[in-house]
Amino acid sequence: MIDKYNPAKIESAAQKYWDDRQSFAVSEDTDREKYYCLSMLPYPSGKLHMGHVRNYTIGDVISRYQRMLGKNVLQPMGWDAFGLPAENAAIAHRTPPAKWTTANIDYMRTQLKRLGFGYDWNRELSTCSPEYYRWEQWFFNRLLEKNLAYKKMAVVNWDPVEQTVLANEQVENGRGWRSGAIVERREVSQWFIRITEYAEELLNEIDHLEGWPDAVRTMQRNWIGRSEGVEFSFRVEGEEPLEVYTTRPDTIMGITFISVAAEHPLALKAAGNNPDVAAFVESCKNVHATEKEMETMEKKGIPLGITGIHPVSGEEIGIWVANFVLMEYGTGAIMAVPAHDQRDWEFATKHGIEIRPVIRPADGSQHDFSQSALTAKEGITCNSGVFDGLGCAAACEAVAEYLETHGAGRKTINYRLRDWGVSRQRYWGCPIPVVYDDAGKVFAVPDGELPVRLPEDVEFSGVQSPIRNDPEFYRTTLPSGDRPAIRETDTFDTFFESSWYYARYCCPGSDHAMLDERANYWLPVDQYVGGIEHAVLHLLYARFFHKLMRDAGLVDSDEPFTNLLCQGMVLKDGSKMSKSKNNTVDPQSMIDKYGADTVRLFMMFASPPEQPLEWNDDAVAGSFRFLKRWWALVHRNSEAMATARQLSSDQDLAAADCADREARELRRTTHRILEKVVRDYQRIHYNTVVAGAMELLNSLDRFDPGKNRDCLSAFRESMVILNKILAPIAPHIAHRLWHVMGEAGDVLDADWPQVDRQALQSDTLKWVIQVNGRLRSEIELAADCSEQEIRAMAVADRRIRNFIKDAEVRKIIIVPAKLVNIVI
RNA sequence: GCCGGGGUGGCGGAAUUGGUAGACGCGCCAGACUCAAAAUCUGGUUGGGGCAACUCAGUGUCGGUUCGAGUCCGACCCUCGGUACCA
Repeated sequence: MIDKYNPAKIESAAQKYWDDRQSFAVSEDTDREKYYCLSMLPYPSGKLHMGHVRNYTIGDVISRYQRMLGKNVLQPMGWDAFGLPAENAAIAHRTPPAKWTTANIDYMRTQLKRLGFGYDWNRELSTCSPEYYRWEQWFFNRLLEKNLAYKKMAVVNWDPVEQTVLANEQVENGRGWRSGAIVERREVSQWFIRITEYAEELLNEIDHLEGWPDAVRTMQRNWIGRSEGVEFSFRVEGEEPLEVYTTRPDTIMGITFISVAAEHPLALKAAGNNPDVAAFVESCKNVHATEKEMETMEKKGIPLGITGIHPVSGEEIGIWVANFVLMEYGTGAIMAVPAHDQRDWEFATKHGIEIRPVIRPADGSQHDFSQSALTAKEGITCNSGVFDGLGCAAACEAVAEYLETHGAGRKTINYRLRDWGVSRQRYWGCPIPVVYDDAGKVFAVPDGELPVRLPEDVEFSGVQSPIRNDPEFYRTTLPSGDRPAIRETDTFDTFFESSWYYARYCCPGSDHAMLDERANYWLPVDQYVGGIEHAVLHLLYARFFHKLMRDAGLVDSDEPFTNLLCQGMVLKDGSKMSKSKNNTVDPQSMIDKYGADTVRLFMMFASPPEQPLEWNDDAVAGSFRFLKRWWALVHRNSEAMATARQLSSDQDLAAADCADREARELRRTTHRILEKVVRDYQRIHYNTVVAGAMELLNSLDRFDPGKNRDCLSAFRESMVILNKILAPIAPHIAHRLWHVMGEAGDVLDADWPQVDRQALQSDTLKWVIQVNGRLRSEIELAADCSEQEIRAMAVADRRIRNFIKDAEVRKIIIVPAKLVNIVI
C-alpha cells in the first residue's frame, strides 16, 4: 500500500527541514556569481490575497531556478508597514496602528512560510521599526545639507468638517470620503525633494533599462514629460513682464490672445478690482473635476482688461484668465494661437476672438479654419513677416534666435515632472526629523539624536493625527538646547520607505550606517517582480533614491533594478478579484484544501507570468491530480529506482548509448522536453514548463522500467530530470520525492540538468509533405537519406501522386529535417 | 485623443528565425472498475461533409508579400490597461 499524498504533512516537514538547516540564509561570497531576486514587499493589510501569492511564487521560482544554476541567490522579504489603512483600522477597532500592524505582519508571515518561499528571514525588515526609519531620517539630513530637500507652500485637499488633509484617494467626486463635505484646496507649507534635478538622468537612463517592459519605460518617459520650447515674455504696462512657455514658437505671429491660470498673480490682482473676474477665479478654485468631467469641460474664460505687447510685432494682445490653463505647468500663462492649437481654437470660437493662420499645409492643400485648428507641425509659415516661407522646425529656430537676440526670451526645456512632495499630515508614518524655533526657522535634528521616534502607544479617537495634539511629542528644544522648539508633526510619504528597502536588505543589522559595503556585493537587484500599478511612482522614486544614494557614496551602481517583471492580475469570472465585486478566493482556504504546491503549480501553469490569470477551481483540482499522479509514480517505482542506482553510476547514465529502442525513445522524449523547458525557464514562461513536466510524466507513466538495464537507467535519468524541473515550482513534494527516489543531497541544491544532444538524434525522421503549401501527407525516412532520395520518396507517395496527378512539378522545397513542399 | 498589451476550439492557453495550427490542462462524450456513486484508469474531443479511406473550411475583418502567413507588410474593427486641457 502506497502512502497517500498528504500535502499538509510533507509540506510542513520540508519547511521544518529547510528551517533547521537555514537553507535560505545567504552571505556574500565573491567566488560565486550572485543573484538578487526581489519581490515587492507587501503592505500588511491583514492576510495574503491571490495577487501576493502569484507575485511571490514567480519570485520564488526564479530564485530556486537560479540557485540550481549554481548562483549565490538572495531572496529577502519585509513589510511596507506605514500607511493609511492602519489609521482607519485604528479608528474602526480602537486599536493603536502599531498593534494592528504587528498582528497583521505576524499572521501574514506564517502564511508566507506556509507557502514555502525560500526567503532569508534573517534579513526581514519592517519599515515602521525605528531601526529602519532612523536611517531614512539620517538620509533626509544629507538631503537637507545638499539643498535637495526644501520647504514650500503647496496645495492640499482639505476636509473642512474633519479639519484634516486628505490623500487624493480619499477624495471621491470632490467630496471627503468619510464626511461627504466638499473638499477645499488649501495652501500648506510642505517638504519637497528635488527630483527635478535628476529629471534628465532619470529620463536618459530609461533607454538603458533593457530588462524592463516597454510599457513601464514608456509610462516613465511620459511621466517625466520632457519638452523643448521657448520661454519669452510680453511687456505689460505697470506690471512685471508676463512670462509664457511654448513648444510652438513657429506660430508666434498667430497669437491673438493670452491666457493665464486662475491662480496666476495677474488674475488674482485683476480679481481685486473686478468682481466678475473675482467670481470667475473663485469658481475655478472649487472645481475638483474628475477625469471624465475634465474631458468634456467647457473652455471658459473672462478678459482681465489688460494687454501685453507682442515681442515681435509690438501689437497689443488681450489677456484673459481661462480655466484650462494650469498654474502647475510651465509659467502658468500661455500665448494663444487659435489657428494652430485646438484648445485655443475652441476658446476663440466661443469668445469671438480672431483666428489668424500663420502655417499653411506643405502639400498646397487648403485647411478650413472655421472647422478646426491646423495643429500638425508640418507646414510652411505664412503671414509671419520676416519668418515667412520656413518649415516649422526652421521657423522654431528662427523665432527662438530672434527672441534671444532681442532679449525677450530663450530656449528652455520643460518637464511635466514636479518635485516630490513628501509631507503627509498623518500620524502613521516616519516623522520628518526637523524642529522649528518660534520664528518658524528650520533646524535639522542632529544625527546623534536620531531616530525621532513615533509614539506608538496612542489614543486614536478622532481623525486628527494624535501627535499634533501631543505636547510630549511636539514640545522640544533647539539642537543648541537653549531655546524651546516645536517638532515637525508631518510624516513622510510612505513611498519614502519603499524607495530604498531593497538596499537595506543587503545590510541586515547594520546599526552604525544606513548601508555598508555588503550593499555593493548584492546590488543592483537582478530581478525585480511586482505589479504594474507601481510602473511610475514607486519605480521612479526608487530609481531616484538610488541615484541620491550613489551621489552620497552609499552605492556604486546607477540603477537599482536590472530586470523588471510585472505580473498580470488574478481574475475570477473575467474581472479582477476584489472585495467590492465579491469574487475573491482566499488563498488560505486553497492551501488548506490542496496544499501550497498545488496552489503554486496552478498559478504557474494557468497563464504566463505577465498575462492575467483566470482563477478556475476545476483547473486547481487538475493541478492537484497531477501531483498525486507524480507521487504515485515515484512510490510505485521506488524499488526500481533503488536497483537502478545500484546498477549505474552517474557516468554510465551520461554515456548511455542505449541499445534498447524503447529506452532510446524515452531518452529522446526526455531531452526534447528538457531542451524546451530550459528555454522556457530562461524566458520566464512557466506555464509551458509545467506543460513539459506533464508531458514527461505521461511518458514515464506508460514506460516499463523493468524490461532491461537500459530501460532502468533511462527511466531513472528521466525521473531525476522530472524532479529537477519541478523543484522550483512545487518544492515540497520535489524535496520529499527526491529522498524517496534515494537521490543524494537536496534537490534544492542539485545541479541543473544538461540536455544530451546525442539523445536527441534519431535513426529515422518524419517528413511532412506539402503540395502548394498545404499538408497532404507524411513519410518516415532514414535519417541519412540524401536530398534526392527524399525528393523521390515524397513525389512517389500515394496520396501525393493523387494530388499531383498530371500537373507539372515546378519546384520542390526542402526544409531540413522537417518538410517537403511540392509546387505544382 | 495619445501610449502600451491582447483578439487562436466550449474554457485557460501552446506554436525558435515565416515551415505539420490547437501542445498541456480544464470541461464534455464514451468505455473499464463498482450493487451504485465518487475517486481512479483507457480512448475520443476545431467546425462542416462522408460508413470509411478521405475531403473542404479554419487563428478579429479586408487586402498584400511568399513555394508556404497565427507569425511579415498596409488599412480597419473589437477589447483590456495606462494617461492627458502639459501649452
